[in-house]
Amino acid sequence: MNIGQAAAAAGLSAKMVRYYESIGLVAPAVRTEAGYRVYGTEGVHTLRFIKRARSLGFSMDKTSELLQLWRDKSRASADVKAVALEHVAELERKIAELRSMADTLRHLAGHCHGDARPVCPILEELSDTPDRVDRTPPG
Amino acid sequence: MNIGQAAAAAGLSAKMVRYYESIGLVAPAVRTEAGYRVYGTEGVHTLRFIKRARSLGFSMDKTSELLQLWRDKSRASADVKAVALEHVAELERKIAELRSMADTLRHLAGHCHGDARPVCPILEELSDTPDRVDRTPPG
DNA sequence: GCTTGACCTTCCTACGGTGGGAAGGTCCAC
DNA sequence: GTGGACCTTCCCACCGTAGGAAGGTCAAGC
Repeated sequence: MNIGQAAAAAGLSAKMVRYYESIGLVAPAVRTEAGYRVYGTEGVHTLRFIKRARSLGFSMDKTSELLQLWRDKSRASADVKAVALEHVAELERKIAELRSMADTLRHLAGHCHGDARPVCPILEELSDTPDRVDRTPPG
Repeated sequence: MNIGQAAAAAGLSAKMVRYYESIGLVAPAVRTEAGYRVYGTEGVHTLRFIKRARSLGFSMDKTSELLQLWRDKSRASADVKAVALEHVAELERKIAELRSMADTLRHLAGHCHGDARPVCPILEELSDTPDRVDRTPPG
């Protein structure tokens, strides 16, 4: 099985598979005499594992950790769980951040007329100085 | 006002300000004879605008659009609103994606004993083949 | 056998944004 | 005139992925 088929079977591109090998995420593939990488069920299985971990948002580092735990038949499930929950916490942090952005922005948009006139609270919010101490009061 | 002070006043680093100039996001700053960039209230105001837009998660491209709308005194607020709502939609899309990851992962973690034993549904989920047609059924 | 096209190989580039640091110039206070 | 804090440009790194160039290989069809 060549790299293209293996990659397709795992839902990856051949480029990604070569990259994963280059950074040591997966062991170097066996080669044919012509230099072609050869993959078996085992290799595809590993690639699929990586694909899944990446789909769940794990970084390459975390994916590598998970791979090692996966290969270690005497791992403690507590270690896997710890990696997972740490990642969940990070995801939640990012979600909260994006949530805050979206809410702020939607609030501003809600106060924008959205017509042909130039007045716009969104731009005002973006341009207003945070403290108005230095500025002459409007009234 | 030198770049360091201007950057600090806007909540940016000097590096970022130079970068923004290099990609044409802001106009090239006036220079002293010695080549130092000089910023006035106007420039700082613009940098602060950028800082705010970035904080709301706008890409450089979108930030550039917003800047142009900001400078265009005859803009239609509808255009600003459109950019904002488009971004809100993208934020919501990302949030949903992360939400889905977090939920999946937390669900899996909830079924993991998290003790010294190796059995772990998280790793099982990551390694299981999507269709089990090729595999001998377990029973 | 030879051609064609799909695949493979390595190597370089870019992207979005930010940070680090080198090597050198400038400004100001002491 | 010296020290240190600032400035300048330049290159490199990060994280993953994609694109492409230049060349080698394999299998099918004639």
